[in-house]
Amino acid sequence: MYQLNIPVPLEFSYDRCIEFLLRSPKEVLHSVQNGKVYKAIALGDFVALTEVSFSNRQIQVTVLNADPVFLKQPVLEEYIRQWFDLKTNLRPFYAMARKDKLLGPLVDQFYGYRIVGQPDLFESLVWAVIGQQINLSFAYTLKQRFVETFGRREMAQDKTFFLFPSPEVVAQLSDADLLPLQFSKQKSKYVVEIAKAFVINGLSKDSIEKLSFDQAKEKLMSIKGVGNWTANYALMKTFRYPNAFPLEDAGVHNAIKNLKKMKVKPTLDQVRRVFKKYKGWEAYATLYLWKSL
DNA sequence: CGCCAGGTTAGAG
DNA sequence: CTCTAACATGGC
Repeated sequence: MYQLNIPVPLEFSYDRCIEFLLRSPKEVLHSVQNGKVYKAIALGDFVALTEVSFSNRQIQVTVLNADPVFLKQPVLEEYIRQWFDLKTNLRPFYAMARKDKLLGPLVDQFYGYRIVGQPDLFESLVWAVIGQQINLSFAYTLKQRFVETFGRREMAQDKTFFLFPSPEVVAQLSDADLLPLQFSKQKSKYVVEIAKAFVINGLSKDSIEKLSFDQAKEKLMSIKGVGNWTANYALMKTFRYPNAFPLEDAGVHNAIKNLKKMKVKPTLDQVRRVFKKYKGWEAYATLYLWKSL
C-alpha cells in the first residue's frame, strides 16, 4: 500500500475543506468517513483509489489499490496540491479581507478555508453546465445520474468509487441518452458539445494552461454553452486563477444582498462595485461569500 | 402555487 | 455594450 505525505501551508484548514466536501449527500465523486476522504483519481491509464486524511499539518494520501510500478507519484502529488489549492499564498488576501466590512467576519470565521477545486477540466466544465440555472440540490441529482450511468466504477475495501465520465464516452451521447436523466435539451446539447471540443477539437487542460488569463477565458467561451460564468468557474476551480470571477453567480448576488441587508438582489453594476475592492482576489472573495450562505 | 435556482444564447436596441 | 425572452424543471 502506497503512502504519500504532503505538508500544508499555515493558512489551511482541513476541516473547512471537509465541510465543503460534505456539502451534498448525493455526491458520487468522493465520500467522507471519519474525516477521511475516499476518491478515485485518474493518473493517465492508472486509476488510484485513494484515502485522504490529515495529521501533523500534513495531508496523508494512501493508495488502496496501488501497484507501485504503475503509480505515478509526482502526478498524484500534483493532483492533491491542485485539488486543495495548496500553492496559493493566502496572506495577501487575508490582509486585504480583514479590513473589509463584508469579508472581514467571514475570513475570521472560516480561516484557512480554500477553494476545493476540480483538477479535471472536463469535469469542471460539465459540472458547471449541469449547475446552470437550477438549484444545487437538483444539480447534484443530475450529476449523480450522469456519473453512475456513464462513469467508470471501481471497488476497494468494500467502497465504491466513481470516475467522472470521459469526453470520449460523452461525445457519443445524444438527447436520447441524457433527456431520460432529466437533462434539459439545452444542457444535453452543451454537455455533448463540450465533450466534442475535447475529442474533436483537441481542447485540453494543458493547451489552456499555456494561454494568458484573457486568452484562456476567450477560448473556453468559444464553446457553446460556456458563458462568462462557466468560464470563470473553470478558471477558478481548475486553473486556480485567484482573480477569476463568476460575476453572474446567483449565490454571490444573494450573499451580498444578505450581508448588506438589501431588499432586492444587487444589479451587476453594484456587484462590480463591491468587487472592485477585491481586485486580484475575486475567486477567494467569491468563495467566502458563498460560504456565508 | 409561485418564485427562484452557483446561466446561456440569440436577437434587438 | 446592455437588455430581454426563451429555455425547463425541481426545491421549498
